[in-house]
Amino acid sequence: MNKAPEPKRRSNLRDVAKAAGVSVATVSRVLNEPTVVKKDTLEKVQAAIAELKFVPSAAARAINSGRTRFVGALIPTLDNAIFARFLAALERKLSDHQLSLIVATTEASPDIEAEKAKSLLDIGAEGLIVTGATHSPAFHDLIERTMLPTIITSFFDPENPLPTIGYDNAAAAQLAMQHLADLGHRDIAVVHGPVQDNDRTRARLAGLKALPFAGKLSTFETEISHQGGADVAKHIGKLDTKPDAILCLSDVVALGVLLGLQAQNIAVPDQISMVGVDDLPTSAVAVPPLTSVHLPVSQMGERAADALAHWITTQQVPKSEKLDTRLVVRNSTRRG
Amino acid sequence: MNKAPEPKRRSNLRDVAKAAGVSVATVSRVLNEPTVVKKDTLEKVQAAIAELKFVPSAAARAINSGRTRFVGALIPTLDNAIFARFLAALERKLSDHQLSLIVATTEASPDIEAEKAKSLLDIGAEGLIVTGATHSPAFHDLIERTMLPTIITSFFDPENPLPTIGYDNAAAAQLAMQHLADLGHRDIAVVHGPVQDNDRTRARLAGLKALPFAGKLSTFETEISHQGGADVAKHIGKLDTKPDAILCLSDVVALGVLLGLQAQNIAVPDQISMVGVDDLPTSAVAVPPLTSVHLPVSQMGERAADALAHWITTQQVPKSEKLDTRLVVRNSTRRG
DNA sequence: GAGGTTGATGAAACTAGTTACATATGTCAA
DNA sequence: TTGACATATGTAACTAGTTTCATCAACCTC
Repeated sequence: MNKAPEPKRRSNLRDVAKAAGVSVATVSRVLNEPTVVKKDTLEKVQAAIAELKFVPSAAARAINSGRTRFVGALIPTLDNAIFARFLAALERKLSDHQLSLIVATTEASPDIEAEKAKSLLDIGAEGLIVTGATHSPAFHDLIERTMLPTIITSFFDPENPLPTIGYDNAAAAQLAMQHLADLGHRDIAVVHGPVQDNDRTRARLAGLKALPFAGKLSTFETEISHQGGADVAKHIGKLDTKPDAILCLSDVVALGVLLGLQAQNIAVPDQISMVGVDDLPTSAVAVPPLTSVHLPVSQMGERAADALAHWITTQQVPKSEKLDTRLVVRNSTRRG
Repeated sequence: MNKAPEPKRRSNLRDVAKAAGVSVATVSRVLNEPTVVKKDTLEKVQAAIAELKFVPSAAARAINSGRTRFVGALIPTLDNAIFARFLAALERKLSDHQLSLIVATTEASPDIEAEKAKSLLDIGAEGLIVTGATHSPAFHDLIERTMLPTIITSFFDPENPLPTIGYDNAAAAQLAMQHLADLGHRDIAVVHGPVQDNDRTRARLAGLKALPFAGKLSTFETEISHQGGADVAKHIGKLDTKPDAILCLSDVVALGVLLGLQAQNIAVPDQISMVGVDDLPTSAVAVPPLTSVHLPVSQMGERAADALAHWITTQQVPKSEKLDTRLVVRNSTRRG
């Protein structure tokens, strides 16, 4: 009637086996293929498991199967709804493949990215989802050494040694630009996030510059946040000759610009037309509703999840996938 | 000169030991306490490690140390910036404790939460951060059986068997309400997210009802999104007698309401005063800038990370912590 | 030169599971 | 009654690391 002298240690398979009067193999069978165990043995073992509050060790499982059942996603920030939407879809689809997702934010720094990738690997990630194709040498080295299944998203490039699942950023930006040009706008301001270490933004800007356009094109770099957009709007509002259209390479920035213009009583689209890129749900609610280029981030999350899961289970490198973007015209633009 | 016949298998400690002509113990030492190894042995082993592209198995490590070095966070959604901000702080601070974070979203469903908690445990999470104090029986059962360190956030309740690190939701809502009452508003509409399975919202509503208030109080439940807020605004705009103030229990909803009112040319604060709860950065950029009750979510993330890390390492259950909220007055309210 | 201490390394046990193989029953047909 | 086979279970090897303890050489001291 004296209680157990060791109140701390977690019980293991051997403890359960002893308590149930069976071998460890039988306990393992109860856990993994209960159908092959005789009914009363099964019950005996299950009773012992309950009694000892036995919870199998994930690590010991993993060491045998070689599988940890989780992958990592490296994204610049959680503070932009576009990534939240991507992650939601990614996580949902991964769980169909019995994979969990570790989210690590890189603050858009390649060094932090490499560091976090390392620590994801250290704790046993079976694969990685990363944003964009530009990474630090340390990162590439790590991926190459470990041959870790790694998929690049938000960026399509069939030439990349790693599979890319994303859209054509240059084309997406061009879609927005062409719309403004078609409406007759000839003085366009482009507002974008940091170019440093961001190949998506760079690709979008390059796309714009590659487009034949007979007019004035000015660019403004700012932080990707509503505040960042509002700051640029304030600056633009003070300009002697204001642009007749503003193209924002991110909807978050566009919303900020919109609010910033509104605070100065500059009417959109009457005085200035506006287009964004991302097509966040909020853009449809903005006043006026924001015309934007839709990026299929939910679909991207799903395709990336499937591709990564497939890669992990079959060891076959998946193909790159190009997802379509399209312009969603609302009421923030008008003929200029 | 013939290349290795087995191109697949990952090399392990024994392979490295053999290649370097040392024992496995020495290789292990090179990995964990390189200072005790003689210099040329060290170099020999490191060369072998590089040669074989050896990456230690996380699972094998974990099985010995009993540590997986990651914890899980269960949050309702990534689609609300308030959680993104919390997670950013949580992740940052956890990494100071050498802990990684797995984010799992529950879609505000206790069943999904219990399921995800189970799978986090299955893959070896050392601790859990959850949102709110209300959970499914399956969840409580799991936590109790495994004695997994689990911290409740966004909710302060010193009586809870699990430690809570959060704020007083009732008081936060009262802060907003009192502000409106002090300004002389007597017809207040309260807009809030789903009450079902959300004890934070329920606590806030209960706080409002507990406040002595001589006036009319109506409530509107909607989805927590800009769209959800805009929907309610449209409804309110059609009312014959409109409220003279709107209190939103979440800033995301408040922003949506603000946009929705603006779309109907209802002026804030001239026709209707508005207050929110959360104090998101965007609220300061809104037009007009939104008065809101600040919730210290970044601080909450940090305190939760510290508490959980401490719990895991010392096995001592941390104390609950109450964090302060405060009203941030901007320009969306005026004397009614 | 014997004894003590330190430094470097190895052998083997240990972590907690899974699994290949062996063994012991039981059932059934020839 | 015996061989064939299925069913249920146990033994022991295996996964990939860490860690304890033992060994051995080198150096210092008396």
